Amino acid sequence: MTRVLVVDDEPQITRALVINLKARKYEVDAAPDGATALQLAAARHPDVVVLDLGLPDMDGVEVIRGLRGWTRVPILVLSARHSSDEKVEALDAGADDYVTKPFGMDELLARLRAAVRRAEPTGGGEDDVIVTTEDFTVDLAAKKVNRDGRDVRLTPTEWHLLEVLVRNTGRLVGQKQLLQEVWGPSYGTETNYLRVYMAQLRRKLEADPSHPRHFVTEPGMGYRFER
Amino acid sequence: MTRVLVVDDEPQITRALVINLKARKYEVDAAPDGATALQLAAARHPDVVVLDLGLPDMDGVEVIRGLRGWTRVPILVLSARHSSDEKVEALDAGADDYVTKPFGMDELLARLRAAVRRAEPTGGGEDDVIVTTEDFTVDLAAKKVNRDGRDVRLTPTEWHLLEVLVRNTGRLVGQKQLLQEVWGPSYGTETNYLRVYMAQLRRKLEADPSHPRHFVTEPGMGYRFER
DNA sequence: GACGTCCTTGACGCAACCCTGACGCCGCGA
DNA sequence: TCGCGGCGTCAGGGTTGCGTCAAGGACGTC
Repeated sequence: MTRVLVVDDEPQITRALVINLKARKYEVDAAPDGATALQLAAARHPDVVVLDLGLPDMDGVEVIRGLRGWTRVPILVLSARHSSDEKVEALDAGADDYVTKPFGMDELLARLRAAVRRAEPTGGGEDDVIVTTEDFTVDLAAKKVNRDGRDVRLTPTEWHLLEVLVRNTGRLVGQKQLLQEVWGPSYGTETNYLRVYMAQLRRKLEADPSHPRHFVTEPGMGYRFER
Repeated sequence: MTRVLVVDDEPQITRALVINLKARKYEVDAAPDGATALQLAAARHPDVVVLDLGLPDMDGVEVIRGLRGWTRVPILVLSARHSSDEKVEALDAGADDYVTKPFGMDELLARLRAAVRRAEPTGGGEDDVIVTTEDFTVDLAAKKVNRDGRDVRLTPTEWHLLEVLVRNTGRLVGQKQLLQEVWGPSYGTETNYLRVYMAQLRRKLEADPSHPRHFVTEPGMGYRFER
């Protein structure tokens, strides 16, 4: 869930923003002044900040600098001042976007989405999703399978089949579904393909291929991957 | 030097932008229509795109989608249309900012700086810039490859290919992705390019080019760089 | 205008992969 | 006990994909 920090001293604007954001499943914190904003930002680590420049206790640009001192969280500035200098100052201080009041709620939300989208992949470390079993590990992002410290080579079809099963860990995947996801929508009855490739996977990954622990057959129905 | 791609069909606006940008030490390419824009973006890999939505040959939003298919380069939209829907559509298609004409040059430049700054790599300590293997080292920032104490000469395409692979060290990079990132979005099936250039890289960098250790082929899927 | 560099393109041999059919095993019901 | 359907295994053959080489063309430099 995306967390938004709204900083504005005008209650009606804050309220309008909070209502609209919450309706769209954002988690919202609100601060009426700069000091509270900086404090809340530190405590709650929002994913995006909507900041009105006209605050009672300090200059909005100072809030931007205060945030930029330790975080790259996207900052969307809201301001009644149309002057070009104001915009330039705020943007160069580290703001990501500048919207002048009165603003359209749709546009603001779109700009907010853009800011969040931009920050997502770069923001945190890009951790690969790795599925681990007692016998081997599967790295879905890197397309790597490791067993006893050695990388296991899989053919495209083998990998594709493994991927579908792992993405449904613990769930039964029907034969028809497997065939269609791996071989294409026009397949659905060629269960011999499944038998052959399932055997390959087991031979490459199971400790005892003839008594599979992880690639379980559900007779007449399909297969299931268990960790 | 920051490279900017300006896309606009009105010569006077293009000229004004080009003059202002060049005066501020930006490297500037200009395209009068969408097709040229996509082509130039692929060929020159700009650091930021300034895009007018009103183009003669195709819808500006389509240009955004075309770019977003293979790159995350910041896109700053320029438009005469003030409608909220237009803005929302462009932003949701992947634009980073939306400025309505007439615009102030100062503001536009400030927004451009903000977009570029945002895209910069995280943090100041860039220790990932030099990748070392047993056989050679790659300096991504300096665009240099060193082997046995000597710099290796790489052609632009060779370097580009190497760069994509190194930035995904350990991860499998699909052949389509490689083609699109190196040759441009309209490529995707010309796998013979990959074969030729991968052979060049191996000949220049691998200790035993016929038994590559670092540039691994995953048949039917793509290639992987291993340290 | 000659030269060199780089990108593109085609051809060829070879290895790897995918498909296919045959066979045996097992569990279940007649 | 026999028949049957579903599953696992194996091996062969057609096809695809990869590595390699070499030639042609575009481009810039001297």
